[in-house]
Amino acid sequence: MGKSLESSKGSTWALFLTAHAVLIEKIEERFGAAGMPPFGWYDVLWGLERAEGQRLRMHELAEKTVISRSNLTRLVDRLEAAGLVTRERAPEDRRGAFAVLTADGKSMRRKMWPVYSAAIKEFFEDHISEPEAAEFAEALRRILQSARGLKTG
Amino acid sequence: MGKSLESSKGSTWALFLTAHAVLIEKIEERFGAAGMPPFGWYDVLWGLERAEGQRLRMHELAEKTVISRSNLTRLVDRLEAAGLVTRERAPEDRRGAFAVLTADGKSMRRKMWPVYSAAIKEFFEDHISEPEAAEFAEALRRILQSARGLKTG
DNA sequence: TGCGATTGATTGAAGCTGCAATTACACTGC
DNA sequence: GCAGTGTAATTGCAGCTTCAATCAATCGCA
Repeated sequence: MGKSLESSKGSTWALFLTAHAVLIEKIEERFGAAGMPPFGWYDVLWGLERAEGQRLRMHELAEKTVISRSNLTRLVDRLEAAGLVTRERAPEDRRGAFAVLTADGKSMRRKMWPVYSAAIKEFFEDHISEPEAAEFAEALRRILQSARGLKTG
Repeated sequence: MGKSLESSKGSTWALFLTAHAVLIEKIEERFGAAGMPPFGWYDVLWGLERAEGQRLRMHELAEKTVISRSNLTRLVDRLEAAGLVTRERAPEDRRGAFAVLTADGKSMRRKMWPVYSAAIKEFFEDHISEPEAAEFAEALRRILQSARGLKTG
């Protein structure tokens, strides 16, 4: 990263970045090869599916998926055009909008999951032991907690 | 990620993705606040600075930085326009081009490093112990090695 | 009650990215 | 020595992302 290599931490960060880039590339490749939408769609669909009533306010969904608001607006436009999501005006705050998962959205998420999970397993989970994964998760949780306020993803 | 939570590995992957997104966001924020170019510029400048003769063929640079070729072409256009990099035709293969770091490019990289390293330290390194980092790095190396052929970043 | 500040979401415009096609050159076998 | 195939880099284009500005509604408070 910089000039000094005081510790292994610097190279850990570099590896973290590179690994992320390469893995995302691989996963997108798999989705593409299966004729499926890109990774970001999965993320949004899954975020909604986990939520109470399969719906979230735009800003909640944006935070959960770590996508900027304006970007999410248009991503939801695309999902809506594909029939995977609908929008509903919030009754309690009429500025607000909910993104709501449709049946088609749910079924798309289900179709994507095997492709996705196979890639995660093959490229990530198969190369890390169970205790390593747990320790790793703990560290990432601390990192996240410090960078924002909680929210484990 | 999916429905089942067989192990902690699934949530590790989710945390990995979220942490990456949040940290990149934070780092870009710092660069922006300091009136500096985005993170991708640093990556390219540093890649060149480490290289023999501060120069790399476009495809080598693309692989090192995990940026697609066509994307790199235009990123180098921008860097060139900013005077941080120049292009040189390769004498031994006249299809090829080198991206070469300029003195201004080197000095820009140097100016960016304190901002960058402070952010890495604050958001990443301060939350992970030395042995954890080493173990983490080892796992990431294995992951990378499986996804491509070697290349540690 | 009513004005100013704030928040939720969207949009216009500009910049960035990726895919597929293109250009230019190099290698291989004949 | 040249036709066919492969590789390096770039480009056209369409789609995606971001920033700043906007619009609408709510909140704070005198």
